[in-house]
Amino acid sequence: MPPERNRRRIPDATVSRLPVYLRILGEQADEGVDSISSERLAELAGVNAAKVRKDLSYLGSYGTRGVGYEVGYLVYQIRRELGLTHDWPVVIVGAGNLGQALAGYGGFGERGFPVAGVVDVDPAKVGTVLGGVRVRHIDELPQIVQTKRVNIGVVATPPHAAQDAAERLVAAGVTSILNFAPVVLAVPRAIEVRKVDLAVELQILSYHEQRKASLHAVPGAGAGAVSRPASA
Amino acid sequence: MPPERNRRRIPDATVSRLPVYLRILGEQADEGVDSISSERLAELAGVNAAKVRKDLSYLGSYGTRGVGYEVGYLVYQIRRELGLTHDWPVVIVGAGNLGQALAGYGGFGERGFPVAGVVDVDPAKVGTVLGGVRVRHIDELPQIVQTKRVNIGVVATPPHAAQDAAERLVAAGVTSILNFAPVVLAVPRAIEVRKVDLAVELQILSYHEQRKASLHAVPGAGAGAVSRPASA
DNA sequence: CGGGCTTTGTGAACGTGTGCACGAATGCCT
DNA sequence: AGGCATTCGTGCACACGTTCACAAAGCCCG
Ligand SMILES: NC(=O)c1ccc[n+]([C@@H]2O[C@H](COP(=O)([O-])OP(=O)(O)OC[C@H]3O[C@@H](n4cnc5c(N)ncnc54)[C@H](O)[C@@H]3O)[C@@H](O)[C@H]2O)c1
Ligand SMILES: NC(=O)c1ccc[n+]([C@@H]2O[C@H](COP(=O)([O-])OP(=O)(O)OC[C@H]3O[C@@H](n4cnc5c(N)ncnc54)[C@H](O)[C@@H]3O)[C@@H](O)[C@H]2O)c1
Repeated sequence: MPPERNRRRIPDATVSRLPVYLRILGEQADEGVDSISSERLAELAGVNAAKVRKDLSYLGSYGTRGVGYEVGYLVYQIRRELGLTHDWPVVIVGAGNLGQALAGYGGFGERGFPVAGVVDVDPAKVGTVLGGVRVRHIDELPQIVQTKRVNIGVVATPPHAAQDAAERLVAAGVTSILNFAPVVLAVPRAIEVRKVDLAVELQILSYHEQRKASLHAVPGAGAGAVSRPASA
Repeated sequence: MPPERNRRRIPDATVSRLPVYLRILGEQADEGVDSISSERLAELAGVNAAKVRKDLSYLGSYGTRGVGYEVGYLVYQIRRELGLTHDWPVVIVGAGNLGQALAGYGGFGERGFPVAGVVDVDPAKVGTVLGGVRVRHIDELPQIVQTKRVNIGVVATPPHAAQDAAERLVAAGVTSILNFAPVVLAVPRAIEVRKVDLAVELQILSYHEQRKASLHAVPGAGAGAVSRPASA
């Protein structure tokens, strides 16, 4: 019997890939595949095979040499490690454009993240129904979080309200936040925050586009262009 | 004239932080701040001050020792490096739940990414108007990309259609893709792809929640059944 | 039953990213 | 003018992540 239980801490980079493997393995299982090699999984996930093996090795030695991994068992182990053995209800703060799209999207419930509630400050929004859930006033947040045992909150408010939304979530007892507002949230150290910022993604793409463009550009054209800070 | 013009390659990690600095600097400028230290910028961005300085040093030596950075000038330099000196029109494929939210969101146009078009296969969607843009049939994609000089495409179709959408985008001449479908896209090497997968984000949060829960759990409980994480 | 083929699991090398610590440059004050 | 306080820019060490390469472990077949 190994002395180490779950002392193993899984590297962040690996944690962020496990969901991808999980989805692929689920698809393979649906197609009747019950054994898969690291090579094949790597191909489907768009990564290096050695990386797949190393990632999976953090879960334990669940492969069979010369054969590969048993799909069903691997799915089980990854789900277990990611804490997906039970549902994690989420609460969405902000029933605007984005909040509505999220609430109306069935994909989360399917994957174990049912929408336990949607809240908003706008009285015009309160009472409307999104994806089968009635929008409630934000003052009811603590009650929703407590009764539905919510650990994960989603911030989908305008930027200026995001910090407030986060603080309310934390006060209500939420310990993980997914933030869609383009703002850096200040929260207690114990709270896990992940940010999804579409503008940032587009700007990163812009960087690469600009880079490609400047390779084709005239190599001589240079520093003459700008010297003074013009106002933006 | 310096022999190396833009030889400097900026590390990926830095590129992904520059947009954050840029937004903060813009806000500071709006508040009338015209000089900022790495310390302060770091605080606002939620990162280490040395990291800020190192990041900015890739752009050149634009700070003044003992003083800090001139906000307006820094904004200009970052915009320049990210290729934000002109607009990058984007085309959205898929006018569903998410595509509508994206098209209706004014934030992109403001930040230099105007929606040049939205396309869909569904005849029922074609002709409707989203955020001031009429939805067009996907067959018109090449024409839109060419006439509007679109380099960046957004995939907002269901998963099973995402690869097709990506291929059409590439065929039409797009060279960067922002993918919202939970699928690994296969594209030519030269095409830049960034993925936004909300389910992955939630699963990462789930991992951390599960981890917190298992710390409070009985330390002796071994490899038996899955211990049930009670409420927090 | 042994040899050969396949594929895992992992040590080691390499590359990338982070953060400290400190010299260097600059502005301000006396 | 000189000294002092501040803040940048960066060398360096360390941590983290990726990839290669290969022995070990298993299966299959003759
Ligand atoms: N819509 C998009 O496609 C999109 C894309 C990228 C980023 N975002 C970001 O997502 C966030 C939401 O975008 P949106 O388009 O849904 O905005 P929105 O204005 O449509 O909706 C925001 C909602 O939040 C509510 N709200 C305001 N203050 C609140 C508070 N203190 N507590 C609770 N609710 C509050 C408003 O009443 C409104 O219903 C914004 O930060 C935006 O920058 C949106
Ligand atoms: N809605 C959300 O909040 C949300 C959240 C996370 C992820 N996603 C992902 O974003 C994607 C879109 O989600 P959605 O909720 O908007 O789905 P949706 O079903 O509402 O919309 C998809 C749209 O794509 C169109 N379409 C289908 N095949 C197409 C093709 N080959 N070419 C062009 N258009 C095509 C459909 O006609 C439809 O209008 C999905 O992959 C989903 O998993 C959505």
